[in-house]
Amino acid sequence: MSVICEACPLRDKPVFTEMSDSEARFMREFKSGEMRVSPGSVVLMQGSASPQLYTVLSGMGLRHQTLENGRKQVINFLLPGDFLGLQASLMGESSHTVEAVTEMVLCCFQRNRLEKLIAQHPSRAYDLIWVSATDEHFLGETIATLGQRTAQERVAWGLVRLYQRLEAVDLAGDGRAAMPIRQQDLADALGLSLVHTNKTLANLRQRQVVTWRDGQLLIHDLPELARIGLTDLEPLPRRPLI
Amino acid sequence: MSVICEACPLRDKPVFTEMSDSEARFMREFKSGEMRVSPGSVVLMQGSASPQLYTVLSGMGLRHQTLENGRKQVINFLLPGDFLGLQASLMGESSHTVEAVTEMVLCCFQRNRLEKLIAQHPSRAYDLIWVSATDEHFLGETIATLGQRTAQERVAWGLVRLYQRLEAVDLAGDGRAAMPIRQQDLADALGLSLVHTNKTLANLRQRQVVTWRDGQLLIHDLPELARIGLTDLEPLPRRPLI
DNA sequence: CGTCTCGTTGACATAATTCAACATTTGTGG
DNA sequence: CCACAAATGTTGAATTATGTCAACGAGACG
Repeated sequence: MSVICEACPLRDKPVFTEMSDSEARFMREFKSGEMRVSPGSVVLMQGSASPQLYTVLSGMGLRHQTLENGRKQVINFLLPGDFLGLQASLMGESSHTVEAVTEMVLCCFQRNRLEKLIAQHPSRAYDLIWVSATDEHFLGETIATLGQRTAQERVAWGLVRLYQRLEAVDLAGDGRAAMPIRQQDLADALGLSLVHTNKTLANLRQRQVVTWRDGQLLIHDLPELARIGLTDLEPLPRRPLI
Repeated sequence: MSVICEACPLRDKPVFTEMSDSEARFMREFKSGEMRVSPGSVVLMQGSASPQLYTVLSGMGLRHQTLENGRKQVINFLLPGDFLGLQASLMGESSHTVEAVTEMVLCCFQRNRLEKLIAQHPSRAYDLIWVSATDEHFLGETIATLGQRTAQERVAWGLVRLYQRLEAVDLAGDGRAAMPIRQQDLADALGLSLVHTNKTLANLRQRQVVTWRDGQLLIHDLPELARIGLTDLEPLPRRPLI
Protein backbone atom coordinates (compact mmCIF):
# COMPACT_ATOMS: atom_id res chain seq x y z
CA MET A 1 0.00 0.00 0.00
CA SER A 2 1.41 3.33 -1.10
CA VAL A 3 1.71 6.40 1.03
CA ILE A 4 -0.58 9.21 -0.02
CA CYS A 5 1.45 12.39 -0.41
CA GLU A 6 -0.93 14.41 1.74
CA ALA A 7 -0.21 11.96 4.53
CA CYS A 8 3.51 11.61 3.89
CA PRO A 9 5.18 11.10 7.24
CA LEU A 10 8.09 13.27 6.18
CA ARG A 11 5.96 16.30 5.54
CA ASP A 12 5.82 17.39 9.16
CA LYS A 13 9.50 17.21 9.97
CA PRO A 14 10.76 20.66 10.81
CA VAL A 15 13.76 20.45 8.43
CA PHE A 16 11.43 20.62 5.52
CA THR A 17 9.75 23.82 4.49
CA GLU A 18 6.02 23.62 4.53
CA MET A 19 4.22 22.00 1.65
CA SER A 20 0.73 23.31 1.08
CA ASP A 21 -2.16 20.89 0.78
CA SER A 22 -2.61 21.90 -2.80
CA GLU A 23 1.02 21.09 -3.52
CA ALA A 24 0.70 17.75 -1.79
CA ARG A 25 -2.37 16.95 -3.82
CA PHE A 26 -0.49 17.84 -6.94
CA MET A 27 2.45 15.66 -5.99
CA ARG A 28 0.15 12.73 -5.58
CA GLU A 29 -0.64 12.94 -9.27
CA PHE A 30 3.00 13.33 -10.13
CA LYS A 31 3.93 10.31 -8.08
CA SER A 32 4.01 7.17 -10.15
CA GLY A 33 4.52 4.61 -7.41
CA GLU A 34 6.82 3.27 -4.77
CA MET A 35 9.82 1.03 -4.88
CA ARG A 36 11.09 -1.15 -2.11
CA VAL A 37 14.69 -2.32 -2.39
CA SER A 38 16.70 -4.62 -0.19
CA PRO A 39 20.10 -3.88 1.33
CA GLY A 40 22.92 -3.91 -1.16
CA SER A 41 20.79 -3.56 -4.24
CA VAL A 42 21.51 -0.94 -6.85
CA VAL A 43 18.92 1.75 -7.48
CA LEU A 44 20.76 3.71 -10.10
CA MET A 45 23.82 2.66 -12.05
CA GLN A 46 26.78 4.76 -13.03
CA GLY A 47 26.78 5.23 -16.79
CA SER A 48 23.21 4.30 -17.44
CA ALA A 49 20.17 6.48 -18.02
CA SER A 50 17.11 6.43 -15.83
CA PRO A 51 13.62 7.62 -16.55
CA GLN A 52 12.85 7.83 -12.86
CA LEU A 53 13.24 10.38 -10.14
CA TYR A 54 13.05 9.39 -6.51
CA THR A 55 12.53 10.73 -3.06
CA VAL A 56 13.74 8.55 -0.22
CA LEU A 57 10.84 7.70 2.06
CA SER A 58 12.69 5.46 4.48
CA GLY A 59 15.96 3.63 4.85
CA MET A 60 19.49 4.64 4.08
CA GLY A 61 21.59 4.49 0.96
CA LEU A 62 24.70 5.90 -0.60
CA ARG A 63 25.82 7.45 -3.84
CA HIS A 64 29.24 6.49 -5.05
CA GLN A 65 31.44 6.82 -8.04
CA THR A 66 34.03 4.34 -9.22
CA LEU A 67 37.22 5.49 -10.90
CA GLU A 68 38.90 3.79 -13.82
CA ASN A 69 41.38 2.12 -11.50
CA GLY A 70 38.65 0.68 -9.33
CA ARG A 71 38.92 2.99 -6.35
CA LYS A 72 35.58 4.01 -4.97
CA GLN A 73 34.38 7.35 -3.62
CA VAL A 74 31.18 7.78 -1.70
CA ILE A 75 29.74 11.13 -2.75
CA ASN A 76 27.15 11.27 0.00
CA PHE A 77 24.73 9.29 2.07
CA LEU A 78 21.04 9.19 1.28
CA LEU A 79 18.50 9.64 4.02
CA PRO A 80 14.74 10.03 4.11
CA GLY A 81 13.66 13.17 2.29
CA ASP A 82 16.57 13.16 -0.13
CA PHE A 83 15.74 13.63 -3.76
CA LEU A 84 17.73 11.89 -6.48
CA GLY A 85 17.84 11.15 -10.13
CA LEU A 86 17.96 14.60 -11.68
CA GLN A 87 21.39 14.03 -13.15
CA ALA A 88 20.53 10.69 -14.64
CA SER A 89 17.31 12.11 -16.02
CA LEU A 90 18.48 15.38 -17.47
CA MET A 91 22.03 14.60 -18.53
CA GLY A 92 21.33 11.32 -20.20
CA GLU A 93 23.38 9.15 -17.92
CA SER A 94 24.16 8.96 -14.26
CA SER A 95 27.65 9.83 -13.14
CA HIS A 96 27.29 7.74 -10.03
CA THR A 97 25.77 4.61 -8.61
CA VAL A 98 23.08 4.67 -5.94
CA GLU A 99 23.01 1.70 -3.64
CA ALA A 100 20.79 0.78 -0.72
CA VAL A 101 22.48 0.29 2.63
CA THR A 102 19.40 -0.80 4.53
CA GLU A 103 16.09 -1.69 3.06
CA MET A 104 14.76 1.45 1.43
CA VAL A 105 11.40 2.68 0.24
CA LEU A 106 11.53 5.19 -2.58
CA CYS A 107 8.81 7.43 -3.89
CA CYS A 108 8.97 7.31 -7.70
CA PHE A 109 8.26 9.98 -10.28
CA GLN A 110 8.36 9.86 -14.04
CA ARG A 111 10.93 12.05 -15.66
CA ASN A 112 8.69 12.87 -18.60
CA ARG A 113 6.13 14.38 -16.33
CA LEU A 114 8.69 16.79 -15.01
CA GLU A 115 8.13 19.44 -17.64
CA LYS A 116 4.47 19.39 -17.00
CA LEU A 117 5.04 19.70 -13.29
CA ILE A 118 7.27 22.70 -13.77
CA ALA A 119 4.82 24.39 -16.08
CA GLN A 120 1.76 23.74 -13.99
CA HIS A 121 3.15 24.26 -10.56
CA PRO A 122 5.87 26.91 -10.53
CA SER A 123 6.22 26.76 -6.77
CA ARG A 124 7.33 23.17 -7.13
CA ALA A 125 9.85 24.17 -9.80
CA TYR A 126 11.15 26.74 -7.38
CA ASP A 127 11.48 24.03 -4.76
CA LEU A 128 13.41 21.79 -7.12
CA ILE A 129 15.87 24.60 -7.68
CA TRP A 130 16.08 25.17 -3.97
CA VAL A 131 16.84 21.53 -3.29
CA SER A 132 19.56 21.56 -5.92
CA ALA A 133 21.10 24.63 -4.32
CA THR A 134 21.07 22.93 -0.92
CA ASP A 135 22.70 19.84 -2.37
CA GLU A 136 25.40 21.92 -3.95
CA HIS A 137 26.00 23.54 -0.61
CA PHE A 138 26.73 20.20 0.99
CA LEU A 139 28.85 18.97 -1.86
CA GLY A 140 30.92 22.12 -1.56
CA GLU A 141 31.41 21.51 2.12
CA THR A 142 32.47 17.97 1.37
CA ILE A 143 35.03 19.24 -1.11
CA ALA A 144 36.43 21.53 1.55
CA THR A 145 36.60 18.59 3.92
CA LEU A 146 38.43 16.26 1.58
CA GLY A 147 40.75 19.01 0.49
CA GLN A 148 41.63 20.62 3.78
CA ARG A 149 40.74 18.55 6.82
CA THR A 150 43.01 16.00 8.47
CA ALA A 151 41.84 12.46 9.10
CA GLN A 152 40.66 13.24 12.62
CA GLU A 153 38.84 16.31 11.46
CA ARG A 154 37.22 14.41 8.62
CA VAL A 155 35.92 11.61 10.78
CA ALA A 156 34.60 14.04 13.37
CA TRP A 157 33.03 16.20 10.68
CA GLY A 158 31.46 13.21 8.99
CA LEU A 159 29.93 11.89 12.19
CA VAL A 160 28.57 15.29 13.19
CA ARG A 161 26.96 15.85 9.81
CA LEU A 162 25.49 12.38 9.67
CA TYR A 163 24.14 12.75 13.15
CA GLN A 164 22.59 16.11 12.34
CA ARG A 165 20.96 14.76 9.23
CA LEU A 166 19.60 11.73 11.03
CA GLU A 167 18.32 13.91 13.84
CA ALA A 168 16.55 16.14 11.35
CA VAL A 169 14.39 13.24 10.27
CA ASP A 170 13.92 11.88 13.77
CA LEU A 171 16.29 8.97 13.29
CA ALA A 172 18.60 10.21 16.00
CA GLY A 173 18.44 12.12 19.25
CA ASP A 174 20.13 12.43 22.62
CA GLY A 175 23.48 11.67 21.04
CA ARG A 176 22.27 8.31 19.86
CA ALA A 177 21.74 7.18 16.29
CA ALA A 178 21.48 4.02 14.25
CA MET A 179 24.42 3.81 11.88
CA PRO A 180 23.89 0.94 9.47
CA ILE A 181 26.90 1.74 7.31
CA ARG A 182 30.24 -0.04 7.49
CA GLN A 183 33.49 1.62 8.47
CA GLN A 184 34.56 0.97 4.90
CA ASP A 185 31.72 3.18 3.64
CA LEU A 186 32.68 6.01 5.94
CA ALA A 187 36.29 5.63 4.85
CA ASP A 188 35.24 5.79 1.20
CA ALA A 189 33.20 8.89 1.91
CA LEU A 190 36.06 10.65 3.64
CA GLY A 191 38.77 9.62 1.22
CA LEU A 192 40.64 7.68 3.88
CA SER A 193 41.84 4.11 4.09
CA LEU A 194 39.78 1.69 6.11
CA VAL A 195 42.63 1.05 8.51
CA HIS A 196 43.26 4.68 9.24
CA THR A 197 39.56 5.38 9.69
CA ASN A 198 39.36 2.54 12.16
CA LYS A 199 42.32 3.84 14.14
CA THR A 200 40.90 7.33 14.18
CA LEU A 201 37.61 6.00 15.48
CA ALA A 202 39.49 4.02 18.12
CA ASN A 203 41.18 7.20 19.19
CA LEU A 204 37.91 9.11 19.48
CA ARG A 205 36.41 6.24 21.41
CA GLN A 206 39.33 6.09 23.81
CA ARG A 207 38.99 9.83 24.40
CA GLN A 208 35.32 9.24 25.23
CA VAL A 209 34.00 11.43 22.46
CA VAL A 210 32.08 8.85 20.45
CA THR A 211 31.42 5.15 20.51
CA TRP A 212 30.28 3.35 17.39
CA ARG A 213 29.58 -0.32 17.84
CA ASP A 214 27.13 -2.79 16.41
CA GLY A 215 25.51 -0.22 14.18
CA GLN A 216 24.88 2.15 17.08
CA LEU A 217 26.50 5.55 17.20
CA LEU A 218 26.78 7.12 20.63
CA ILE A 219 28.06 10.66 20.76
CA HIS A 220 29.16 11.39 24.30
CA ASP A 221 30.45 14.87 23.68
CA LEU A 222 28.90 16.54 20.68
CA PRO A 223 30.45 19.99 21.14
CA GLU A 224 33.87 18.39 21.43
CA LEU A 225 33.26 16.33 18.31
CA ALA A 226 32.21 19.43 16.43
CA ARG A 227 35.28 21.26 17.68
CA ILE A 228 37.53 18.47 16.47
CA GLY A 229 35.74 18.46 13.13
CA LEU A 230 36.20 22.21 12.71
CA THR A 231 32.51 22.61 12.25
CA ASP A 232 29.75 24.53 13.91
CA LEU A 233 26.55 23.03 15.23
CA GLU A 234 24.15 25.29 13.45
CA PRO A 235 20.95 23.52 12.53
CA LEU A 236 20.76 22.27 8.98
CA PRO A 237 19.22 24.64 6.48
CA ARG A 238 15.56 23.98 5.90
CA ARG A 239 14.74 22.73 2.47
CA PRO A 240 11.66 21.73 0.53
CA LEU A 241 10.56 18.14 0.32
CA ILE A 242 10.03 16.80 -3.17
CA MET B 1 27.16 49.56 -22.88
CA SER B 2 25.36 46.38 -21.97
CA VAL B 3 25.16 43.28 -24.06
CA ILE B 4 21.67 42.58 -25.32
CA CYS B 5 20.74 38.99 -24.49
CA GLU B 6 19.65 38.23 -28.01
CA ALA B 7 23.14 39.11 -29.12
CA CYS B 8 24.97 37.47 -26.24
CA PRO B 9 28.27 36.20 -27.62
CA LEU B 10 27.98 33.08 -25.49
CA ARG B 11 24.70 32.01 -26.99
CA ASP B 12 26.26 30.39 -30.04
CA LYS B 13 28.89 28.28 -28.33
CA PRO B 14 28.16 24.64 -28.94
CA VAL B 15 28.44 23.68 -25.23
CA PHE B 16 25.26 25.50 -24.54
CA THR B 17 21.92 24.14 -25.54
CA GLU B 18 20.01 26.38 -27.83
CA MET B 19 18.13 29.32 -26.45
CA SER B 20 15.15 30.37 -28.48
CA ASP B 21 14.75 33.98 -29.51
CA SER B 22 11.72 34.24 -27.33
CA GLU B 23 13.71 33.00 -24.36
CA ALA B 24 16.48 35.45 -25.10
CA ARG B 25 13.99 38.28 -25.32
CA PHE B 26 12.56 37.20 -22.00
CA MET B 27 16.00 37.08 -20.39
CA ARG B 28 16.65 40.62 -21.48
CA GLU B 29 13.80 41.72 -19.25
CA PHE B 30 15.04 39.57 -16.42
CA LYS B 31 18.52 41.01 -16.71
CA SER B 32 19.05 43.93 -14.41
CA GLY B 33 22.45 45.06 -15.57
CA GLU B 34 26.10 44.22 -15.82
CA MET B 35 28.93 44.37 -13.37
CA ARG B 36 32.58 44.77 -14.17
CA VAL B 37 35.02 43.76 -11.48
CA SER B 38 38.78 43.98 -11.36
CA PRO B 39 41.17 41.12 -10.56
CA GLY B 40 41.18 40.12 -6.93
CA SER B 41 37.89 41.74 -6.01
CA VAL B 42 35.21 39.85 -4.18
CA VAL B 43 31.89 39.31 -5.92
CA LEU B 44 30.17 37.30 -3.23
CA MET B 45 31.22 36.88 0.36
CA GLN B 46 31.06 33.73 2.47
CA GLY B 47 28.46 34.24 5.18
CA SER B 48 26.61 37.14 3.63
CA ALA B 49 23.37 37.22 1.70
CA SER B 50 23.09 38.48 -1.82
CA PRO B 51 20.07 39.67 -3.72
CA GLN B 52 21.82 39.07 -7.01
CA LEU B 53 22.30 36.21 -9.39
CA TYR B 54 25.00 36.27 -12.00
CA THR B 55 26.10 34.72 -15.22
CA VAL B 56 29.75 35.13 -16.11
CA LEU B 57 30.05 36.93 -19.43
CA SER B 58 33.81 37.12 -19.60
CA GLY B 59 36.86 36.64 -17.45
CA MET B 60 37.76 34.06 -14.88
CA GLY B 61 37.06 33.73 -11.19
CA LEU B 62 37.01 31.21 -8.41
CA ARG B 63 34.74 30.08 -5.63
CA HIS B 64 36.40 29.21 -2.38
CA GLN B 65 35.54 28.40 1.17
CA THR B 66 37.62 29.18 4.21
CA LEU B 67 37.67 26.83 7.19
CA GLU B 68 37.71 27.88 10.80
CA ASN B 69 41.45 27.33 11.01
CA GLY B 70 42.13 29.52 8.01
CA ARG B 71 42.82 26.85 5.41
CA LYS B 72 41.29 27.62 2.07
CA GLN B 73 39.61 25.33 -0.44
CA VAL B 74 38.82 26.35 -3.98
CA ILE B 75 35.50 24.70 -4.84
CA ASN B 76 35.70 25.42 -8.54
CA PHE B 77 36.78 27.89 -11.15
CA LEU B 78 34.32 30.21 -12.84
CA LEU B 79 34.37 30.63 -16.58
CA PRO B 80 32.15 32.42 -19.06
CA GLY B 81 28.68 30.93 -19.07
CA ASP B 82 28.78 29.85 -15.45
CA PHE B 83 25.80 30.77 -13.34
CA LEU B 84 26.18 31.66 -9.68
CA GLY B 85 24.38 33.02 -6.71
CA LEU B 86 21.56 30.54 -6.24
CA GLN B 87 22.84 29.40 -2.88
CA ALA B 88 23.33 32.89 -1.55
CA SER B 89 19.91 33.87 -2.83
CA LEU B 90 17.81 30.94 -1.75
CA MET B 91 19.52 29.81 1.42
CA GLY B 92 19.96 33.19 2.98
CA GLU B 93 23.70 33.28 3.03
CA SER B 94 26.51 32.16 0.81
CA SER B 95 28.64 29.25 1.95
CA HIS B 96 31.54 30.42 -0.15
CA THR B 97 33.35 33.46 -1.45
CA VAL B 98 33.49 34.31 -5.14
CA GLU B 99 36.54 36.19 -6.25
CA ALA B 100 37.65 37.51 -9.61
CA VAL B 101 40.94 36.19 -10.96
CA THR B 102 41.04 38.33 -14.06
CA GLU B 103 38.81 41.24 -14.84
CA MET B 104 35.32 39.85 -15.13
CA VAL B 105 32.05 41.01 -16.60
CA LEU B 106 28.97 39.58 -14.96
CA CYS B 107 25.41 39.61 -16.17
CA CYS B 108 23.20 40.48 -13.19
CA PHE B 109 19.71 39.33 -12.29
CA GLN B 110 17.49 40.25 -9.38
CA ARG B 111 16.65 37.44 -7.05
CA ASN B 112 13.16 38.73 -6.42
CA ARG B 113 12.29 38.39 -10.06
CA LEU B 114 13.19 34.74 -9.99
CA GLU B 115 9.75 33.53 -8.95
CA LYS B 116 8.16 35.49 -11.71
CA LEU B 117 10.61 34.07 -14.21
CA ILE B 118 9.86 30.54 -13.11
CA ALA B 119 6.13 31.10 -13.27
CA GLN B 120 6.12 32.85 -16.61
CA HIS B 121 8.70 30.88 -18.45
CA PRO B 122 8.74 27.24 -17.38
CA SER B 123 11.36 26.29 -19.94
CA ARG B 124 13.75 28.62 -18.17
CA ALA B 125 12.91 27.02 -14.84
CA TYR B 126 13.69 23.69 -16.43
CA ASP B 127 17.01 25.09 -17.57
CA LEU B 128 17.85 26.34 -14.10
CA ILE B 129 17.29 22.85 -12.79
CA TRP B 130 19.40 21.43 -15.57
CA VAL B 131 22.27 23.77 -14.78
CA SER B 132 22.10 22.80 -11.13
CA ALA B 133 22.23 19.14 -12.07
CA THR B 134 25.28 19.74 -14.24
CA ASP B 135 27.00 21.63 -11.45
CA GLU B 136 26.32 18.80 -9.06
CA HIS B 137 27.82 16.42 -11.55
CA PHE B 138 31.10 18.32 -11.55
CA LEU B 139 31.16 18.76 -7.81
CA GLY B 140 30.73 15.01 -7.45
CA GLU B 141 33.63 14.40 -9.78
CA THR B 142 35.73 16.80 -7.76
CA ILE B 143 34.87 14.92 -4.59
CA ALA B 144 36.01 11.71 -6.23
CA THR B 145 39.23 13.42 -7.23
CA LEU B 146 40.06 14.79 -3.81
CA GLY B 147 39.12 11.54 -2.17
CA GLN B 148 40.73 9.02 -4.46
CA ARG B 149 43.29 10.48 -6.83
CA THR B 150 47.00 10.88 -6.07
CA ALA B 151 48.75 14.22 -6.47
CA GLN B 152 49.85 13.44 -10.04
CA GLU B 153 46.41 12.28 -10.99
CA ARG B 154 44.81 15.34 -9.44
CA VAL B 155 47.02 17.80 -11.23
CA ALA B 156 46.55 16.02 -14.55
CA TRP B 157 42.80 15.78 -13.99
CA GLY B 158 42.57 19.43 -13.03
CA LEU B 159 44.45 20.61 -16.08
CA VAL B 160 42.43 18.43 -18.44
CA ARG B 161 39.13 19.65 -17.05
CA LEU B 162 40.17 23.27 -17.07
CA TYR B 163 41.39 22.93 -20.61
CA GLN B 164 38.16 21.31 -21.71
CA ARG B 165 36.07 23.99 -20.09
CA LEU B 166 38.16 26.76 -21.63
CA GLU B 167 37.98 25.10 -25.01
CA ALA B 168 34.21 24.88 -24.73
CA VAL B 169 33.98 28.65 -24.64
CA ASP B 170 36.67 29.20 -27.25
CA LEU B 171 39.30 30.30 -24.76
CA ALA B 172 41.55 27.40 -25.64
CA GLY B 173 42.41 25.24 -28.59
CA ASP B 174 45.26 23.27 -30.13
CA GLY B 175 46.55 22.35 -26.72
CA ARG B 176 47.03 25.98 -25.82
CA ALA B 177 45.15 28.00 -23.22
CA ALA B 178 45.52 31.12 -21.16
CA MET B 179 45.76 30.20 -17.48
CA PRO B 180 45.58 33.33 -15.38
CA ILE B 181 45.42 31.52 -12.07
CA ARG B 182 48.36 31.02 -9.72
CA GLN B 183 49.82 27.66 -8.78
CA GLN B 184 48.55 28.41 -5.31
CA ASP B 185 44.98 28.51 -6.62
CA LEU B 186 45.36 25.18 -8.38
CA ALA B 187 46.88 23.73 -5.22
CA ASP B 188 43.95 25.02 -3.17
CA ALA B 189 41.53 23.51 -5.66
CA LEU B 190 43.21 20.11 -5.57
CA GLY B 191 43.76 19.97 -1.83
CA LEU B 192 47.53 19.87 -2.23
CA SER B 193 50.29 22.04 -0.85
CA LEU B 194 51.77 24.65 -3.13
CA VAL B 195 55.19 23.04 -3.01
CA HIS B 196 53.96 19.62 -3.97
CA THR B 197 51.80 21.01 -6.76
CA ASN B 198 54.82 22.81 -8.11
CA LYS B 199 56.96 19.68 -8.03
CA THR B 200 54.25 17.67 -9.72
CA LEU B 201 53.99 20.27 -12.45
CA ALA B 202 57.76 20.21 -12.83
CA ASN B 203 57.58 16.47 -13.29
CA LEU B 204 54.89 16.71 -15.96
CA ARG B 205 56.90 19.40 -17.71
CA GLN B 206 60.07 17.35 -17.67
CA ARG B 207 58.16 14.43 -19.14
CA GLN B 208 56.98 16.74 -21.91
CA VAL B 209 53.32 16.37 -21.15
CA VAL B 210 52.46 19.97 -20.25
CA THR B 211 54.21 23.27 -19.91
CA TRP B 212 52.65 26.04 -17.88
CA ARG B 213 54.61 29.27 -17.83
CA ASP B 214 53.75 32.94 -17.75
CA GLY B 215 50.03 32.28 -17.66
CA GLN B 216 50.16 30.08 -20.74
CA LEU B 217 49.22 26.43 -20.59
CA LEU B 218 50.64 24.24 -23.33
CA ILE B 219 49.44 20.69 -23.42
CA HIS B 220 51.83 18.67 -25.53
CA ASP B 221 50.21 15.31 -25.05
CA LEU B 222 46.56 15.54 -24.13
CA PRO B 223 45.76 11.81 -24.29
CA GLU B 224 48.70 11.10 -22.02
CA LEU B 225 47.60 13.82 -19.60
CA ALA B 226 44.11 12.35 -19.53
CA ARG B 227 45.54 8.90 -18.97
CA ILE B 228 47.59 10.14 -16.03
CA GLY B 229 44.54 11.92 -14.63
CA LEU B 230 42.41 8.77 -14.87
CA THR B 231 39.88 10.62 -16.92
CA ASP B 232 38.33 10.23 -20.31
CA LEU B 233 38.24 12.91 -22.97
CA GLU B 234 34.55 12.87 -23.64
CA PRO B 235 33.22 16.27 -24.55
CA LEU B 236 31.62 18.17 -21.72
CA PRO B 237 27.89 17.71 -21.32
CA ARG B 238 25.88 20.42 -23.01
CA ARG B 239 23.99 22.66 -20.69
CA PRO B 240 21.68 25.62 -20.90
CA LEU B 241 22.97 29.14 -20.62
CA ILE B 242 21.27 31.32 -18.05
C1' DC C 1 66.75 50.53 -5.07
C1' DG C 2 63.90 48.05 -1.81
C1' DT C 3 59.87 45.44 -1.39
C1' DC C 4 56.23 42.49 -3.10
C1' DT C 5 54.48 38.41 -5.25
C1' DC C 6 55.22 34.24 -7.49
C1' DG C 7 57.75 30.25 -8.94
C1' DT C 8 61.46 26.83 -7.92
C1' DT C 9 64.25 23.52 -5.45
C1' DG C 10 66.42 20.71 -1.52
C1' DA C 11 66.21 18.69 3.08
C1' DC C 12 63.50 17.00 6.58
C1' DA C 13 59.20 15.75 9.14
C1' DT C 14 54.89 13.39 9.44
C1' DA C 15 50.36 11.84 8.30
C1' DA C 16 48.32 8.33 6.06
C1' DT C 17 48.68 4.02 3.33
C1' DT C 18 49.82 -0.66 2.75
C1' DC C 19 50.67 -5.16 4.36
C1' DA C 20 49.76 -8.69 7.45
C1' DA C 21 47.80 -11.14 11.08
C1' DC C 22 44.03 -12.18 14.07
C1' DA C 23 39.26 -11.81 16.44
C1' DT C 24 34.28 -11.91 15.97
C1' DT C 25 30.22 -12.61 13.98
C1' DT C 26 27.13 -14.49 10.58
C1' DG C 27 25.45 -17.54 7.46
C1' DT C 28 25.71 -22.17 5.08
C1' DG C 29 26.12 -26.80 3.85
C1' DG C 30 27.35 -31.28 5.39
C1' DC D 1 25.41 -29.68 15.63
C1' DC D 2 29.73 -28.86 13.70
C1' DA D 3 33.05 -27.18 10.24
C1' DC D 4 33.92 -23.76 7.27
C1' DA D 5 33.87 -19.68 4.58
C1' DA D 6 32.85 -14.80 4.11
C1' DA D 7 32.27 -10.20 6.10
C1' DT D 8 33.63 -6.98 9.26
C1' DG D 9 36.36 -4.91 12.85
C1' DT D 10 41.00 -4.39 15.24
C1' DT D 11 45.87 -3.81 15.85
C1' DG D 12 51.16 -3.48 14.92
C1' DA D 13 55.02 -2.65 11.76
C1' DA D 14 57.00 -0.99 7.61
C1' DT D 15 56.56 2.10 3.63
C1' DT D 16 55.46 6.11 1.03
C1' DA D 17 53.19 10.14 -0.39
C1' DT D 18 52.68 14.54 0.85
C1' DG D 19 53.43 18.54 3.85
C1' DT D 20 56.52 21.87 6.13
C1' DC D 21 60.51 24.68 6.44
C1' DA D 22 63.87 27.32 4.32
C1' DA D 23 66.36 29.60 0.94
C1' DC D 24 66.85 31.77 -3.51
C1' DG D 25 65.74 33.90 -8.24
C1' DA D 26 63.04 36.63 -11.36
C1' DG D 27 59.96 39.92 -12.46
C1' DA D 28 56.72 43.93 -11.21
C1' DC D 29 56.24 48.16 -9.17
C1' DG D 30 56.47 52.32 -6.57
